[in-house]
Amino acid sequence: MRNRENLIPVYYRLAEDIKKIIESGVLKDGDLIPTEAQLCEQYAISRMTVRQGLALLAEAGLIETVRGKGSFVTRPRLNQLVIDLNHNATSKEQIRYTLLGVNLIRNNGEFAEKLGFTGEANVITIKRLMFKGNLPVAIEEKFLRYQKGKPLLETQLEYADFPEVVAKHQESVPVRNDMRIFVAALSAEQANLLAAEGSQPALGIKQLIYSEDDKLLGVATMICHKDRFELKATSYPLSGRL
Amino acid sequence: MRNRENLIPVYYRLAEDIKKIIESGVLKDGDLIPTEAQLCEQYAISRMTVRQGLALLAEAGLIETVRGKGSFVTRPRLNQLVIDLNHNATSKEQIRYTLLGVNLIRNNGEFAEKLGFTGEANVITIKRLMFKGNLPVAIEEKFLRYQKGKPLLETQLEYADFPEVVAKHQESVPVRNDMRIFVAALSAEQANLLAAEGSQPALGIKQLIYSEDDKLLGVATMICHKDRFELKATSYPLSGRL
DNA sequence: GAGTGGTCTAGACCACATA
DNA sequence: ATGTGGTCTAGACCACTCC
Repeated sequence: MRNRENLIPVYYRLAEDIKKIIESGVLKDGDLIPTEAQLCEQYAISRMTVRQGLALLAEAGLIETVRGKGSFVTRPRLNQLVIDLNHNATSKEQIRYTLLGVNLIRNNGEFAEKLGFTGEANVITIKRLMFKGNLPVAIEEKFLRYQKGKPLLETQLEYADFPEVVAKHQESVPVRNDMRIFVAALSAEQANLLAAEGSQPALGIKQLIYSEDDKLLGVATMICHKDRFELKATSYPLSGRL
Repeated sequence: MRNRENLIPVYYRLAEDIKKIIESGVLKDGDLIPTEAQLCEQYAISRMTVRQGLALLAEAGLIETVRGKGSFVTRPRLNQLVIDLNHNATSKEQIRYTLLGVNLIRNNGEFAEKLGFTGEANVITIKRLMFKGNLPVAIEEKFLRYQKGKPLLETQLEYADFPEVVAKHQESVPVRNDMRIFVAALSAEQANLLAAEGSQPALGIKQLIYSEDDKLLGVATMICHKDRFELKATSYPLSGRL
């Protein structure tokens, strides 16, 4: 049953066929698609191959399969949106950074505690300014536990994204990133750095990086010029493979 | 080879085992995990079962498989964060809405054009106020093409999320939701509705809903009180099944 | 040529839902 | 009791990578 003239796998064709039927509106939210046995017959393929196709559709959020009942059409989860920080940072215009400072805050339990680092007194801070072209657009501040014998390389400071920096400097493996997005006021110093009026607000982004055992590994904050930066999110990436 | 005493499938156990090895740091970013043949032997299971387990890990972003080479450990994509609008709206405190108005803007091409609705002159607008407890937190405005014979039910206006409202009122199936997040200024009217000072900024969220053929189906904007609303996103949901 | 993952088969038994 | 999806087998051939 393997395709010859066309190189795409059978299970992929099946998934695309059903996807088109759903997106054309013939099958609506809640409808049952043909059973696996029926699809085996229709396409003259074995059941595992059918299931591979349905798995694609389920992953894309187009169907939901229920044991003993069948596979139901579901509206794609458009209320789940993905923010891709890499893409947000590298769109269109040239991005560059200037390093404002790297510090090791030693034996300051209060400082560490305030950030959320429990049982740790030594914290590395990294501060840099992000530019689009020649305009300053955001102030980044990063905080991570100081780990002896794991030096931070300058290239990591300049270019790497934050989870990568954390991964490189920690023994623990970062597995979760929680983000808050909010409106922030600019301090005089921040306004100066961003070449903005002191009275204007900014977009604030705070990231918390955790390990599997929920230990806080790193904190990152971005204060973004309100007219030069905006976050984009989209529902699309999830079904990108179909 | 099916498990007896414990009910969880073999492929799932395999995936969990490898996940633990990765998260413990024994296998690092870029390392090869055992080949499928080796895993077949180790677990004394068939290859399709091994592949089902590896598929779980790949979906969670913990490994990447390359044909002819093997499966490599990858750091989880912590730079891809998911905003769950349903969850953001239904966390902790009681959320309720008051409907401020529903209008049908007829034969106003300029109005439709400005929103991005091409070739359409009739637009439905829905405006409502969101409360947490007794505090107004956000003003929602929604715009969608008017479709004859597809009435909007009041229950839909009050409770449903926007993509659902669009799906119910349109022939076309909504398949993509693009979102922008930004800092907005409050108009006098908006400040009044939110019981806020007129000079203060707000968090703005704009959603654009598209069909498969990239036709704009709906637009939603939220203007959120800066101290009473914040967006949360997390990297975790993707690997939630493991 | 040897080793790897990608696709596919033709069965089997099981758990669950429905009537 | 029947029909559904969930798990699993023991093979097979293919495409690709690397030596």
